[in-house]
Amino acid sequence: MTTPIPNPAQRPRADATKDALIRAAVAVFGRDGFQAASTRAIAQEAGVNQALIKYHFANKQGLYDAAIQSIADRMGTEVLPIFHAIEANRVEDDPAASLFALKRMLGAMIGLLAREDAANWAQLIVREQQSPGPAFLKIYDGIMAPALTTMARLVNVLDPAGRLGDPKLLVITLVGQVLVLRVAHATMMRFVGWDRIGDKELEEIRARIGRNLDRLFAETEHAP
Amino acid sequence: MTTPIPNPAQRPRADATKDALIRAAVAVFGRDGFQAASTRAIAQEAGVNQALIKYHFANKQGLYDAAIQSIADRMGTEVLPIFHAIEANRVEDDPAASLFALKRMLGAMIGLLAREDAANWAQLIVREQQSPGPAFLKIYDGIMAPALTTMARLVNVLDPAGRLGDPKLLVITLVGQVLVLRVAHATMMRFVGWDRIGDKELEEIRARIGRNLDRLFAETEHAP
DNA sequence: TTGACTAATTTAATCGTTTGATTAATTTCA
DNA sequence: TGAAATTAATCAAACGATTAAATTAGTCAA
Repeated sequence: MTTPIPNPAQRPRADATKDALIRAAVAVFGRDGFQAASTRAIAQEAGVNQALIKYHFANKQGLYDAAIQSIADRMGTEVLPIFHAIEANRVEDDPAASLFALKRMLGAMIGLLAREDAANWAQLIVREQQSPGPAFLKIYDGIMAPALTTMARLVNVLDPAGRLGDPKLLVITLVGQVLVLRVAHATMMRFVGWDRIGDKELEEIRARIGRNLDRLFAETEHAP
Repeated sequence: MTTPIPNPAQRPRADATKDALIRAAVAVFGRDGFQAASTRAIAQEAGVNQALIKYHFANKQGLYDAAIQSIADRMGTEVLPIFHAIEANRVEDDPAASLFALKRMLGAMIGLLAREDAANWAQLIVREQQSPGPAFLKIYDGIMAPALTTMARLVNVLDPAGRLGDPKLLVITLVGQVLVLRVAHATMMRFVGWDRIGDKELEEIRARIGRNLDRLFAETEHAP
């Protein structure tokens, strides 16, 4: 009824429509938010008829869920390889390797969040964070929690005695240093005097976070 | 016409209405966002007639601007005293005092952002940040820029040689560590296993940020 | 290769509801 | 009494959702 039985015969045509709708949905939902984004605007941006939203995704919420899912998938394919590379290397007893892995993970997050071409879907994630719905849980369980847990384990290697306090809360503050680039984007750009984030600015941000990590995990030689 | 000439005679009645509308506007705008918040819902929450929004604030946008302004005023009265206390003390050549002042400023921000009773208006600010309108400039120029500039000056005292790099970008990452409490609230609460932010959690967050600052500005190269 | 047949997909038009805005009448109070 | 403030009722516009008709494309008998 509402969900037609898939037929391999005419799949390509339908898939192209669904792709166009999801791509437009990410852009418009990210720019305007769920409520402010109209199904008519999304359909126009996708270049398809408005009624196709109901046909392919049941309703507006269904299209939104599909857009979130597509972002989660993309984040997974971009971030998970980094996880696996880290897990492959045995960093359990190598602080230097752990620090390097931590920098790599945060550097990847910077690349994902700071780039201007990612503004739309990054903002969609940020919005979803603020009023977490069912879609949020999917991203949290699939991406956020694994990433945070991995980072907490790396922190544990760097600070096995726990002198720095709860690793989890520490990881949150690390993520915050990256998240601020998107969340307080307008404030940051004004304050540091940038008008866009290019490769140069991207590298400056990575260096900034890297230095913060170096200081945070430096061995303070309280020589008597 | 649209803006009635103020008449001292019946001021109190009108002021009570305006206050109720602004209070409700902060709550509903913060909870639902500008578009999703309906003027009927705001009027009902305020316990007044919907048409009074036009009468007192011209239109929905006017009420939104007034709500932003009220938040800016409140932030000013809570934050500016701390600025003045810092400016009163001469910290230009006292790293210890600068570090203490920095902790105090970030601690005040934590108190403003992390408390659950501030969720509504804090979220309103976060939303405004993501799609900065004219109202954003008011808050940026009035609160954000002065705060960030003061913090950058404190950082300069702690790192006069500039070994840590651009103070402004460093300040942004410091603010990010606080902002994350509100922006990634749902993620943080789940990850650290909290269900609410009470006094205990608030103190834990302050301690976390304090330790981060200690490490960041610790003297590593100094011999005894 | 045709050309009717069928299901999947797309389209234009319209439904009822909600929205912000507005009006005219009413109430309040010095 | 009169200006200010409030109220109930209504407006046009935009919204998500829905319908029925039109179009597309693969299937298969001839």
